[in-house]
Amino acid sequence: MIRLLLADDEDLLRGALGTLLGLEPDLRVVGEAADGLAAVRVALRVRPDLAVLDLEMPPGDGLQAATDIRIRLGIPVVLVTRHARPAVLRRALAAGVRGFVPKTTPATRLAEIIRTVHAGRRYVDPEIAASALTEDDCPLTARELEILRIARSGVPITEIAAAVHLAPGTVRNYLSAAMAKLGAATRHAAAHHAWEQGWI
Amino acid sequence: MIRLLLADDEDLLRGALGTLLGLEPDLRVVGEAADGLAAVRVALRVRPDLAVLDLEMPPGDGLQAATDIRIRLGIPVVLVTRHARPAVLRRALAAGVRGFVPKTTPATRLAEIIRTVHAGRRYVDPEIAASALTEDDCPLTARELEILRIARSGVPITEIAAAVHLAPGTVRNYLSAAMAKLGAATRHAAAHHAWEQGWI
DNA sequence: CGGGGCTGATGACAAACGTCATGACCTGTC
DNA sequence: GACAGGTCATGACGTTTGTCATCAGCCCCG
Repeated sequence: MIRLLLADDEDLLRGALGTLLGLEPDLRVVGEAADGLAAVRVALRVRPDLAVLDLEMPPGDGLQAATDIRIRLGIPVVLVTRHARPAVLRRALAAGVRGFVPKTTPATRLAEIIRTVHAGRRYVDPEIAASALTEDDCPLTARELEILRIARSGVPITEIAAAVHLAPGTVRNYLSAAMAKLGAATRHAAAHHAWEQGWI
Repeated sequence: MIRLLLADDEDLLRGALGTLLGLEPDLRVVGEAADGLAAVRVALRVRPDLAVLDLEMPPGDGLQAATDIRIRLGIPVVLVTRHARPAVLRRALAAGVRGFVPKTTPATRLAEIIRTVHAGRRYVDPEIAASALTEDDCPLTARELEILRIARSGVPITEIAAAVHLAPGTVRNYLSAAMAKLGAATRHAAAHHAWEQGWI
């Protein structure tokens, strides 16, 4: 019997998935959570054998929750995500995640994947894995990404500068570099592109 | 027996929901689709009694599919959405949708909601409905919204102008008006805000 | 130890952007 | 029929932004 923790901010999916997995004779959902922080809290209380986490569940992202759960409980984590890009997969694997599943995966396959991961093996969506091997890696530096992340909300450069404690001119330079690397005409287009690639 | 069409681009949710609803004695899922166009096609073939559609399923949005299905089959439609904002609800109701359910609804409630709608009544998430009555309506004109929609991807004004066949100066005027109405410092911030409100 | 890359900053310059005033036309409404 | 409001355009203006050159400190790797 594999005891599961299920975390997703969409009650609809979490509930339906809970029912579906509960129908399997060897699976049992012993805990649920609607955000990353709650997931860690519940995990510490119910001590599941495996955690299935959504990547996007504000407040507190799933990746942080996955890291916390892995370190504090030492159990395998399966990440489920809508925004399945190679860069996201890389970050997930770096965080020690054992399973990576896009939400376009047939529901019937999830149980097998959980068993696979529980048996000590890994599971990575083959489609994403293939992309990760061929697609370009992120050419941006940490600073450039940080500034792009802030630029994404559309605030002017002076505000970005204030947020990261830099001179406005410096911010413009980083943005200019990022735009050049991404071939974007404006910093907003660059931020948009970086987000679509999963880099920020 | 209520015969259902289920459409959602996330196979995980669609599959799990299908199983869950199939457990109800009076419900049966007779068709599934992963995007708006397919939903209409399948609906015409299987002739369900009711359609449950996700709002966001590229390509082809769920609202268009809902309108098509309502007009061509005359059956009630329940819209399910992650991005549940008052403006979205208004558009959905205007399209003749009979049920409006955010994805944060407990999965166990969906079956009742389907029965309610099938019985000829309406169901609107009370939380969103309350917001729709109190929150400000969109102050932007159709043109402003159209231009903001394009501006969202971060392209320069000249490109926006080309896309809508307008002079660049005119585009700037609309953007300026939109920014003033929304209290945004840049057109990107305005576009961001408008999107968060569900206006575009 | 010297190059190369990231970080942080400055100044100058051209282009893009946001603001404002102004005018034209069309469509509803009082 | 006057009036208000949306659409479309132009020109002028000052500001913001993107580009480029240049410099300094830092760290890592060969």
